[in-house]
Amino acid sequence: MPELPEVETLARGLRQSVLGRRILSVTLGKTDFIDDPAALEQHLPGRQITAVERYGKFMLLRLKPPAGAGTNGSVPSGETNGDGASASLLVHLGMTGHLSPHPAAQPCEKHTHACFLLDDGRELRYNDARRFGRMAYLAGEALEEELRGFGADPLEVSAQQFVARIRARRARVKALLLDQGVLRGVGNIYADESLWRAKIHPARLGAHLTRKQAEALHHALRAILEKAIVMRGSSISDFLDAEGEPGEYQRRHRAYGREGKRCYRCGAPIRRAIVAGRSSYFCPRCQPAPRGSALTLPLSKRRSKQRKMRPA
DNA sequence: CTTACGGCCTGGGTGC
DNA sequence: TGCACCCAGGCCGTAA
Repeated sequence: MPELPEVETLARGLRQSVLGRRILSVTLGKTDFIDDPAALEQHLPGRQITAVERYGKFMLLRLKPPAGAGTNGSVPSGETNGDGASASLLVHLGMTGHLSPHPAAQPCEKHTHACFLLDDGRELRYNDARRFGRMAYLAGEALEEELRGFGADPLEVSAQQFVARIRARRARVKALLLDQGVLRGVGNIYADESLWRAKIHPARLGAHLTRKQAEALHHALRAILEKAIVMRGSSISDFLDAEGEPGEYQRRHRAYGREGKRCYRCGAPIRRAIVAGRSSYFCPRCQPAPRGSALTLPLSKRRSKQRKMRPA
C-alpha cells in the first residue's frame, strides 16, 4: 500500500522518465475512480508534464497547456487561472495502484484503466486492480481547494508543530498519525513502525503523551520515512516503483506484519490489535498500553460475525 | 464540536 | 476445482 515513501519513490522515478513529455492522447477503461473522466479526455491531450511532485500520498503531475492553445500566447510559469499553467493531474494509488511508462506497443496488463500516450512512443499507464485509488484533473482554484485541508508534510513539520498538533487532541495517537488532515502521507505501516521505535502504544491518547514522547515520535517518524525513501519504499504485496521494481524497506519492518514474532528490542511476541479501525502491530512490553485499556487482549479477536441477511 | 465505529467499494489470497 | 471469507485505505453516515 503506497504511503509517503512509496509515492516519493515513484515521483522520483517518474521525474526521470516522463518529465518534459507531452501527452498526445488519453484512453480510459473503467472510470469509477476518476472524478470527471471527460475532463481528462478533454484537457490532457497536448499538455506537457512540467513537474512531478508528491503531496502526501498523492502524485501530482503539473501540466502546461499546449503552446498557443490558451487565450494568452506564452507567459511561462504564470499563475494563470482557469485552464492555465496551474492545471494538474492528481493521482492517489489507493492500495493497488501502479503508475509507470510502457512501450505503447506493449499489450496492457489486466486492470489497466488509464493510458496516456506520450510524445516519445511510450504510454504512461495507470493500473489498479481494486480501484481504491483516485484520479482527478484539477486546475486553478479547484486544485488549491483540494489540497487545502491536508496537514503538514511529516518530513517538513517542525518538532514544535508536531508536538503541539498531537498533544492538542484526545484521539488515539494511531488515529492521529493516520489522519491526513493532521499529517499528510502517513499510513498504517509507517504509523506502526514509528510508534514501535518511539515505544508508544497506538491506543494512547495524543493529549496524554508527554512532551518527550511526542518529540520522540516526531523523530522516529521522520527517521523511518527518510530511511524508507532511501530503500525505495516497502513492497508488502504489490508496490512497484516507476521502473516496476519493488522496494526494500519491508525487510526493515520491526512491528508491521510481525504478529507473534519476537520484538527486535526485548524479545516479547509482537501483538496485533484493532486500533482506530486498523490492524495495529506493537510490542506489548516496549509499548505499554494506556491505563484501563482492554486492547492488550489476545492475538486475534475472533468474534462470530454472521452477517448474511439483515431484518428489514 | 470532537471522537468512535460500522459499512461500503473491489478482487487477490487463503483455507476448507 | 470451487467457493465463502477476510482484508486493505479512504470516506461517509450515524451515534455518543
